[in-house]
Amino acid sequence: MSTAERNTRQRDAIKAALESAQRPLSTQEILEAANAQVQGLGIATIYRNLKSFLQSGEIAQVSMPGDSPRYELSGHGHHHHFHCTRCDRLFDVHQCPGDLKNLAPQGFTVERHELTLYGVCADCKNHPTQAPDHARQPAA
Amino acid sequence: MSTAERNTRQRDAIKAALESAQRPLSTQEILEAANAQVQGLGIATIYRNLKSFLQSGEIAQVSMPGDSPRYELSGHGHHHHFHCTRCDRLFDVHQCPGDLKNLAPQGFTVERHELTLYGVCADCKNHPTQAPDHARQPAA
DNA sequence: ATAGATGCAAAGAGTTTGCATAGGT
DNA sequence: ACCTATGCAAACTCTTTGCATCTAT
Repeated sequence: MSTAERNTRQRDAIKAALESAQRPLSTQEILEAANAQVQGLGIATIYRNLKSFLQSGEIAQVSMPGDSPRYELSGHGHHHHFHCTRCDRLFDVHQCPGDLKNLAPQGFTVERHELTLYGVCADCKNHPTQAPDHARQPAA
Repeated sequence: MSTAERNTRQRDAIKAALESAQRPLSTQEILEAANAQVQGLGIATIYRNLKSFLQSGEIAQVSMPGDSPRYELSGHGHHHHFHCTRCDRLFDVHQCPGDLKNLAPQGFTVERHELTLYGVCADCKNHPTQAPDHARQPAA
C-alpha cells in the first residue's frame, strides 16, 4: 500500500511552485520558487523530484525547440500551448482541434497529441514598434 | 552581395546528411553521416553549421520532451511528426488539421503551428508482445 | 529503528568558444 | 593574399550520481 514516496517539505514546495504557476516553469524557476519556501533546497532535489513526478504522471514536460524544458502540472485538463515569438512567453490554450486520429499514416495508432501555436500575443500586438517590456518570461 | 558563407566540404556533407535522411536527425547522427563523407569532421563544426542553417532558415529544429533536439531541412513543405512511444522513432506526417488560427485566445495572432502525434507505429503494432527489435532510432 | 530523501560535491553529457591552421574566394 | 571555416581542446552549462546525514514513517 505504501506509496514509497515520502512527504518532505522539499517535495511539497516543488509541487506548490508548480501549482501556483499559471504557466510551465523551468528548473531554475522552480528552484527559485521552492527555495523561497525551504531554505537550502538544492537543484539535485528539484531534478530528483521532477523525475519522480514525471514518472507518476503528476507533471508533464513541455519542450520547445532551442529552449530548456518546462514543467507543469498534469490534470489541468487537456490543453495546448501558445508561444509568443516576440516576448517568448508560453500561454495555455484550452481549445483543441480535436479528432486527430486520422492524420497518422495507415496502421498507426494515435494515443495523444501535442500542439503548439506560434505567433504574437495580445500584449505584443498592442505595442507594435517598441521593444517588448513585458518580455522574457515574467516573474508571474 | 557575398553570402558571407563559404562552401566547404564539411558544410556540404552536413547539408547532404540532412537531405538524404527521411527523418529529423540528432547531432550525433549528423556527425556520423557527415563524417563518413569528410574524414575528421568534428562535432564543433556540426554545431556551428547547424546554428548557421537554423538562422538562415534552411533547417528546422524539432524538439521532443526529454530528448535531445533533432534537425531537418525546411522546405519539405508543411508537415508534422508522429512519435512512436514503443520504438521511439519519429515519422513525418503530411496531413494537417489545417485552420488553427481560431484556437488561440482573443487578440492573439497565430503565425504557425507544430503538431506531434504520439502512439504506436505500424511496425510495433505488428509485434505486440515482443521487444521492439527495430527500436531506438534505426540507421535509416 | 529503518529506509528513503536531502545536500553537497564530483562526475557525466551536451554544447560552445579560443586559437592556430587549412582552405575558399 | 585575405579572411572565414575548421579541428582540437578547454571551458561552460545542464543534469545525474555517490555518499554521509537527516527525517518521515
